[in-house]
Amino acid sequence: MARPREFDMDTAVDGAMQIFWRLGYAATNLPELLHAMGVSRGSFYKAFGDKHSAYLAALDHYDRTCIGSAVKLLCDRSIGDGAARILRLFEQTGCGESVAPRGCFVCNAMVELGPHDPAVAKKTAAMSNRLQAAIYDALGDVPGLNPYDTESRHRKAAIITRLYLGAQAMSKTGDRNADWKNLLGELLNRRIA
Amino acid sequence: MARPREFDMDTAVDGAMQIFWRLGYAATNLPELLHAMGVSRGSFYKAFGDKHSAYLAALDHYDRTCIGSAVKLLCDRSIGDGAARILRLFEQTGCGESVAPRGCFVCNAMVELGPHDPAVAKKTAAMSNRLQAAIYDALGDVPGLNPYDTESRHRKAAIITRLYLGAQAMSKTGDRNADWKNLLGELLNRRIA
DNA sequence: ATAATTAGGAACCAATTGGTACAAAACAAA
DNA sequence: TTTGTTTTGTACCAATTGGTTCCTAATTAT
Repeated sequence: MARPREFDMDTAVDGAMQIFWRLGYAATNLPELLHAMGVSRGSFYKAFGDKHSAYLAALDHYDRTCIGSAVKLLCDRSIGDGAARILRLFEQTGCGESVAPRGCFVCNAMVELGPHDPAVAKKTAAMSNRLQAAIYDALGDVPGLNPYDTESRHRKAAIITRLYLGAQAMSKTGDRNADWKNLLGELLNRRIA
Repeated sequence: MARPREFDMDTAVDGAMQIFWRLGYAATNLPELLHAMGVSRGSFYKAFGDKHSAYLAALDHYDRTCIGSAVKLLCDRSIGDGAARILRLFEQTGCGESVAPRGCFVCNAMVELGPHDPAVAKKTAAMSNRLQAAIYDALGDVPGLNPYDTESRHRKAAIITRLYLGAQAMSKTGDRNADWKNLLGELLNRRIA
């Protein structure tokens, strides 16, 4: 009963995520954002309301896609034990050898907007908690590590989550730490995989 | 033989550091920056050149002051052994109970500008390296930890540095992890202090 | 067909952006 | 006091900012 939208909603949100991820919120201006989303000005304001709402939608999209696959990876027993899965997470996204380091959108968002934007703070905190919970679960499946010492598991999960975010931050200056096998081995006090 | 400047250079740079630290580079506009520095427009452009140069000066100031005292703390044997000193670092700056979390300026800068600004990337990388080196040194003074296993020390220092930066990032969403004694104890595999 | 409803896109907007120009002012050396 | 040099503050600037208006286009229901 009305004109259908010509752009694909998911593609647009994904484009928004890409550019916000790469440039940050403040440094992304409207023309660039619209180009990345493949949407014209009118459609954008009709569909999203304003720049800030588009940013929140991009964060949700990141949660669904990137955080989602990270959690799935950490749960995938076909990869190996919990330590192998955590190692895989770091090797894949924890600042590998990619030429253009995007880092982690969650890290970017919490650092840039966390203290000034309650909505962003809430979403990013939820995402890092989700990641930490998945790491905690994976730690329950590490041979030689007592899965019933939940205190220790929680502490290790907290450490690894912060290690991950810190590595993401440092990757933005060109830091490449490919030695995750030994680093995580040091942390878990055992050889991995 | 000329008119002396009326503002204090160090105070101005410190003011610039404060506002950039709190708001970030892009989100700090010139009027706010000038107010924080206590300098008028004309004086600002004469003394600093432009906004970006002022940001670099603020980063250098952070290196001299905050990073400097962190390094000094890590070297201060009157505090206790290396583990106690590292613990102190986290308790003091690793997102304590302060109401308004500023996080770490190095973390902010590398995340916001690292990939797009070589000068910022270089300075922030240098500062995180400086911190990591001081942590490495402190690890040489932890009873029960073999100081001659330099490989392990380097790995532990790398982990702790990233743990630190990750905690700084998460502090911006309100995350308060006051349990550093147990977390670092878990990491170093021994009771601390 | 036509009415109703929504998307699209360009023109437009006030406000703000970082940065410049320049003249008045404040000092030191002569 | 005069001269030379630098600082200061204001007025000004073009460009850009995020956002709105409004007319046209495209579709469905009747």
